[in-house]
Amino acid sequence: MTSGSPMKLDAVTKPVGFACDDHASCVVDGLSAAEARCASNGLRFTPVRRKVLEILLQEHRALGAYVILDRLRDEGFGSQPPVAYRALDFLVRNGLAHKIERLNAFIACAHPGENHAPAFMICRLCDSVAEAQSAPAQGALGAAARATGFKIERTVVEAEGVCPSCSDTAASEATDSGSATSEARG
Amino acid sequence: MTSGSPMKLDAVTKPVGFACDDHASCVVDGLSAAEARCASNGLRFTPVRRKVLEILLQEHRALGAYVILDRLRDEGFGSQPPVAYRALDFLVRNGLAHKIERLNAFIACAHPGENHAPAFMICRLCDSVAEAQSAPAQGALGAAARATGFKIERTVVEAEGVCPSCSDTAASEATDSGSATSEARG
DNA sequence: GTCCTCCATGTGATCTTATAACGTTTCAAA
DNA sequence: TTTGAAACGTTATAAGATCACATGGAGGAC
Ligand SMILES: [Zn+2]
Ligand SMILES: [Zn+2]
Ligand SMILES: [Zn+2]
Ligand SMILES: [Zn+2]
Repeated sequence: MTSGSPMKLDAVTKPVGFACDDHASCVVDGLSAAEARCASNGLRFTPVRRKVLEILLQEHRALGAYVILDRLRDEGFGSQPPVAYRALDFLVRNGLAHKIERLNAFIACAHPGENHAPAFMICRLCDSVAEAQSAPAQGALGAAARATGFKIERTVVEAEGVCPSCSDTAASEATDSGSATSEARG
Repeated sequence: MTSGSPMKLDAVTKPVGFACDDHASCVVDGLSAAEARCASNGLRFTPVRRKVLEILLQEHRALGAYVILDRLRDEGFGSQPPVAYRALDFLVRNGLAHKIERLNAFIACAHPGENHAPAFMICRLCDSVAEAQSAPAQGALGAAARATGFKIERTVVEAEGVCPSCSDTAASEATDSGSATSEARG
């Protein structure tokens, strides 16, 4: 519905971010999905908002508000913080982007249109971020909430660790025993 | 160990924070547990660090670094941000406190000594915070991580919602049909 | 004991992240 | 066309966090 082509089902469940077969279409699809979504909900998908989402979609990692602001300035938009923050607020409110609390940064939603409880995997080496689904209310946290009478409305789930690509790099560096263990860290 | 009495087992699993039978002992116990823990690990539990933990234990909610700093100043400690941040860093590194990413604030650990993956329930009305245990790697997130080859090292799990006490208040307000629905929101 | 080193503390300055406040513009409904 | 709500742009400022450097005390080497 969000676009002409039916979204592949596993795009919904598969964590997205560490691998991307077709990045160009990933941006285009994301933008048109957002456009459709806004149209059908009576939301104004203005140029700034569109540009911010485009900027986010072009990366597979979270961007700080001020990085986004820099790019907005380069594109001729306003150059003061509220410009970026307001657009980001719109995107987050409407499920088109997420804030990564751990990084104080923002990322395009990888499952737009779905009503989802996002979870993120953040690589501490390359800063890439992948979005997965979570169901925290069904585990230990949910049990604790029920036990105490706490009403969960929203959850932040962020895992920090090492992504497969960095993991491979580390492994192959270890194999180059002694060669460049420290300098390749940059 | 932390005191003469063996720590009750359910203190480990029970979420702590929304109710507290004996707050005074809660502070004292927390401090002596920390003291013992530092002693046995060769860590220096200095006056600033002790005071910061005491400040945190006195609250059942998360405090921002600058609030803590204000109190430190009142107590005659240094008054510049690094004083608070360094003490907080020590406490967090050693499992005596946690940072609540959602609030950019800090809270005393409710399960010190245990090797745990904390999860938090944050009341958006009264800002109280309860700590529970989580096992995010065992749910959907863990499955996603295994599927993609992501190595989880640490998790942030924070649920935002309404605590039982605020929930009761809201309910009883609703019963006062029409009286003060909007002003009590404060 | 003395010296020396490490670690913690205190301070000023600076940087990053986020919001308040206010006037102007845009847009769509009436 | 009028009009009111929402969005935009800008200035200023708040809130959160770190850098850099000097001082001071607890231990270990001697
Ligand atoms: Zn999402
Ligand atoms: Zn990586
Ligand atoms: Zn804890
Ligand atoms: Zn509450």
